[in-house]
Amino acid sequence: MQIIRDSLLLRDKLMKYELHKIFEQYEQRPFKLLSYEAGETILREGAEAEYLLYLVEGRVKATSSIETGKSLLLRFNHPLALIGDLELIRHMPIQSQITAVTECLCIALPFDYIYKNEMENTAFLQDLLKHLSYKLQTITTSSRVNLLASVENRLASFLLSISTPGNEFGTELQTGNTREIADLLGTTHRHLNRVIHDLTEKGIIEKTRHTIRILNYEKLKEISQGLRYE
Amino acid sequence: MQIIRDSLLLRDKLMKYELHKIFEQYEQRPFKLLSYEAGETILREGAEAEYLLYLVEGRVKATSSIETGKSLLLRFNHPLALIGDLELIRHMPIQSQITAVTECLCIALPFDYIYKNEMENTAFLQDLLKHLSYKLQTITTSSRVNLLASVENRLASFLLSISTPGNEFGTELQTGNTREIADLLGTTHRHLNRVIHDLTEKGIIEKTRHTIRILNYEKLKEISQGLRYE
DNA sequence: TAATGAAAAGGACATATGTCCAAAAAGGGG
DNA sequence: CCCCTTTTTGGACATATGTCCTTTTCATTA
Repeated sequence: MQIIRDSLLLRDKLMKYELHKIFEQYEQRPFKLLSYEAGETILREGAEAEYLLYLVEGRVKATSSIETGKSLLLRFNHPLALIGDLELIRHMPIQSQITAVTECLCIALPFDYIYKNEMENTAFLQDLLKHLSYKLQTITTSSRVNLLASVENRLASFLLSISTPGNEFGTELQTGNTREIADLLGTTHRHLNRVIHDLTEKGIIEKTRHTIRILNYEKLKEISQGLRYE
Repeated sequence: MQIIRDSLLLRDKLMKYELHKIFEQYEQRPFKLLSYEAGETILREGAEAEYLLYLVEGRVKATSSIETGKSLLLRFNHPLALIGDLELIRHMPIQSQITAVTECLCIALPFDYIYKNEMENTAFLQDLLKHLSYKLQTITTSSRVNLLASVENRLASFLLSISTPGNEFGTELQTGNTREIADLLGTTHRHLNRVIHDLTEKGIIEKTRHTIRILNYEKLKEISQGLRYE
């Protein structure tokens, strides 16, 4: 994590996402601009959160661990997303581990400061409500779908989620090792292997050691059945 | 649904759940006290919500339909729960069908009124935030567990959820028909039947035509693996 | 280049769950 | 009381997924 001291960039981002409407006289607030490299942990599950983060650039994934070594994928987040909102309101340790998938930029505001100065800011509270209710709605949908979705459905959705919109077709996706994917999807590497094999046979994807290439984007979309990790 | 014109009871409930701290001079607000019979639909999925409801007595279940005739159980709610909060914030049709499980009492406040008069009430907004974040947290947990829980786990949890705390032991649970339970749990009646058969063989439950009796509460708890529908 | 260890692939078999269907049981109305 | 419908129960078999291993592939380094 690196602190970016660039008040021009900060201002830009605040404007772009209309945060200046929520925080009047934003110059007076202790905002910090933080950057994270791809793969870096932004919030560690179980730790205490200290900042509310507005994700303004990049993509993060939220995971949650179940047993030693296993971490389940909850969702991907894109700008403008709020990180740490639940912890801010519920005063509890970090519930889901947040990891940068690509290089990320966040605007941070300390919890302390918020408790002291923003809890009467109705624009801020209303904005929080919007974010929380959006999350609630999407996770309700995905919880429902999760119950009925097969590993094939989930893998398809996962691949679509990590593909870059715009050049999905034939994109090489860096996938790390298959065990990790299996954990994220809540299955075993053995079974994931079977499913990957099937999709490869059907000509929908192509797998090399560390990458997966999507060959048939439409078909994959169909298989994902509307389940989205983002 | 019946409107209860009993300002004393209304006052009682407002005090009991400390809503008078959120709504100062509560006497001046257009609160309505509504009662619903067991089994009655409180919010119909897809319709427009008009009131924010505070559940102050009884128990409700939230379900969501997937295909014609199938409705999946999302959760049970107890007082003090908020109904319609997501719809209030997101301005959308009702997302999950709410049905009274037992006789229920709700305090209702019209959306119109809220939009005009309460969106600057920080106590109200903060309370909404607490409720929403609580829901978000619990559904995140259950979404995670859902992915990994077997039908046996879910049935156990379901039975515990509908048993009345206090006299769980040997309680007869009115269960309606098995197909409905199967739908709620997201499985088939054939498989549910198998699972019920197993649990009966193990002496954990006892089933007659319309009721299920819990014989071994502890064992059932163990099987439910911490998955809770409430 | 050969040795070695990690990750991937996959065989064999078990369990969980779904599909399709038929038989049995329970109610309900004539 | 009997016929008819609905619900329950469960057989037979298929598919999805998990478990346990062994083999294969790949990368790395001695």
